[in-house]
Amino acid sequence: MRRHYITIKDIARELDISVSTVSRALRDAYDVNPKTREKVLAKAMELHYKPNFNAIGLVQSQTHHIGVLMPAITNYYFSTVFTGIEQVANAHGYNLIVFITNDSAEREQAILNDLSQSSLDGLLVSVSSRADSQAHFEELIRNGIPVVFFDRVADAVLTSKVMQDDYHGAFEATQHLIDQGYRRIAHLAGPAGLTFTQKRRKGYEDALENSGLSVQSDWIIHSGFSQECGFDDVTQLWKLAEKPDALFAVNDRKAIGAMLALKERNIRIGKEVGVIGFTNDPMAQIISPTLTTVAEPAFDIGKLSCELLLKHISRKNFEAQDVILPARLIVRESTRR
Amino acid sequence: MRRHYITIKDIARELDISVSTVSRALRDAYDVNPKTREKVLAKAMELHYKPNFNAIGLVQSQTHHIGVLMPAITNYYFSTVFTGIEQVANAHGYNLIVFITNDSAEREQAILNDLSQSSLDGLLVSVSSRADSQAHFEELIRNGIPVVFFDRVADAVLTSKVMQDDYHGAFEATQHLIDQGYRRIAHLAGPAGLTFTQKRRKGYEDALENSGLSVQSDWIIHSGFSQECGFDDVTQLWKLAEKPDALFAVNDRKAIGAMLALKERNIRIGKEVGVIGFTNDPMAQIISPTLTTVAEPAFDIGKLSCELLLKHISRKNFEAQDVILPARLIVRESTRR
DNA sequence: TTGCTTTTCGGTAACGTTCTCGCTACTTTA
DNA sequence: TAAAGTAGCGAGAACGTTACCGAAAAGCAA
Repeated sequence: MRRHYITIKDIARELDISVSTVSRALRDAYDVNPKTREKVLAKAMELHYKPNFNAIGLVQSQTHHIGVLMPAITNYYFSTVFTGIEQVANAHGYNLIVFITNDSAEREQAILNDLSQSSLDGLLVSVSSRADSQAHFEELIRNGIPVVFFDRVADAVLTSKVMQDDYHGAFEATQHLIDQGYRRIAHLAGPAGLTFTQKRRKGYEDALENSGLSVQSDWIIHSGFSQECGFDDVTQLWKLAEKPDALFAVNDRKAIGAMLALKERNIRIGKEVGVIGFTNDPMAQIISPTLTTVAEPAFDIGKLSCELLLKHISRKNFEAQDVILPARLIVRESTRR
Repeated sequence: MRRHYITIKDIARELDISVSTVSRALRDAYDVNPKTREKVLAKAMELHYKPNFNAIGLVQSQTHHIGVLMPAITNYYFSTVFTGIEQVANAHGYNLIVFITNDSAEREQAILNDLSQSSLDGLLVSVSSRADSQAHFEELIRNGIPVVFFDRVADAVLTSKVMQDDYHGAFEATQHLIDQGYRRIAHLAGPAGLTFTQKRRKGYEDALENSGLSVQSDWIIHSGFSQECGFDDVTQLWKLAEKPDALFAVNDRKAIGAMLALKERNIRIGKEVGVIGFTNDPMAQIISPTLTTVAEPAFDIGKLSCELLLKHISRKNFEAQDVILPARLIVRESTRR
């Protein structure tokens, strides 16, 4: 198990200088002779020296590791956010440690519990649907590990949060349906506990009321995010006496599930029933008819979250701030009459 | 920057015993009194003690970190493989550090170059299209960091590799097209340098020859993996005097791009031109007509790769082995006449 | 030359663990 | 009862690096 690597001691011995000098030369401190530094650098290259991050981390009590805790990575949104995170983390010399909760509350708690404060400089989080891990996050922050939330935020925790404009996105989506002449608009909502499902629902309800349309509770169904959920929601809605003539889904996968259910009933999407999603998953352009949606700036959310986290890491007492990025309506065939 | 955490010294002092005993109690070594251990465990819980992985890693020269190096994570295949990896890594107490190359040779080299042997116990790799990083991998292995390849393997490096049965999958796909009566079968191949594009091409060619059909070089186009590439390939093919009546694409995204191009030309997919992909991306079931494809066992590839790597890590001199998982033909509408 | 500042370097303690060795006190064996 | 074994614990070194402090060497002004 034990391996021996090249250390700064080896370099020091070969050059007949002290480890202190080698150490300083390597991270070019001011008080080292340029010539000495050259020699050290050359020797380090020659011996294929690589720093030992455990030792550095131990003495500096920092690791250059950032944790990323998310419900999943197998979907467009999260994988794109992650790519954004990766880009800035990498540019700043930070490594990413990924934790996937599979949207399980137990899993999230377990991960947070095992999390040693010594292994992470900061944490980026999108919470799972049900877990209340607030205490865990607060303990981390208290111990000096900054936490930044993205997308699925824990409202009560006092720290920075990055999200898209869920309320206005939902408002615009609903308004668009109204503008297209749809009047009986249902909402396929997400899990009730999540902040953004509440915001999107509020945007939907406000848009309806703003146009003098009433909010009907049996046209609002809360369920999961999957395609199957969307399918099932339509099945449920179509048992109603008065059926909707438009659907606003909390995300694209669900909208697509709904479309498949409508297709099965030979309902002409767009003409008879309008459908609109949220995310702008590439699938939205693949399905036929193409899906109108509200585009989320996933990549930028990742970038910004990571940048904010890095600020929290470098400057302690960096003030927590909420960032809300605009969401953009993209009109396609599924809402064209 | 400096933070103070609870250490085993704190526990030792409070309990008035030595750090050695606390250390042994915590990782339940055999030579510690059960009563002492209980006291230590209770105190550790009370003080919210969390081990310092830098210190442990330093003394044991291992980190419990596994690196995952991939071209991308924003697609079905890689994100699913990753989920498989995550599952077994987590079950064994290993953390995952993710590196995304964006299929850039420079990026891959840079990452490999920065990679300190001290920060990783092992590495899981899917190489980028063009980079020849063979020397880097061999240096890692020589330094005692096991490497396991998945999907996009570096043939020349002597270590374990996990992949799907590209050859037979491609053979079966092509055979299926032939069975359906298509005769002028083109192949939208991947980047030429990759092992699996060569295998899939070989499977395609052998199936043709096996049925007495000739291989036409202008019906084989090598390009990237994106949807746009598939679209462009069709554009190029349809300039030919003799146009194909079926397309075998190296992956689903490319097949979908091709379908879009065919749709633009009002060509009836299936009836006039058959299309088959590779992967079984969820999109294949969303697009219309639904896409026939060869399903890759992405999740299992992730699981197995990680399990193999763990074996390499724990038992040194564990013999390298190649694992080839079966690929499965899934017939849908795009090849139905 | 003397005295002072600046540059450059070395010695040593720390960081939080594990590991190896050895010691004590108790138990077993003959 | 003596010898031998065993259970339980502690002391101290080690892992590779940085941080801190002080000292030597070099430069400079008078």
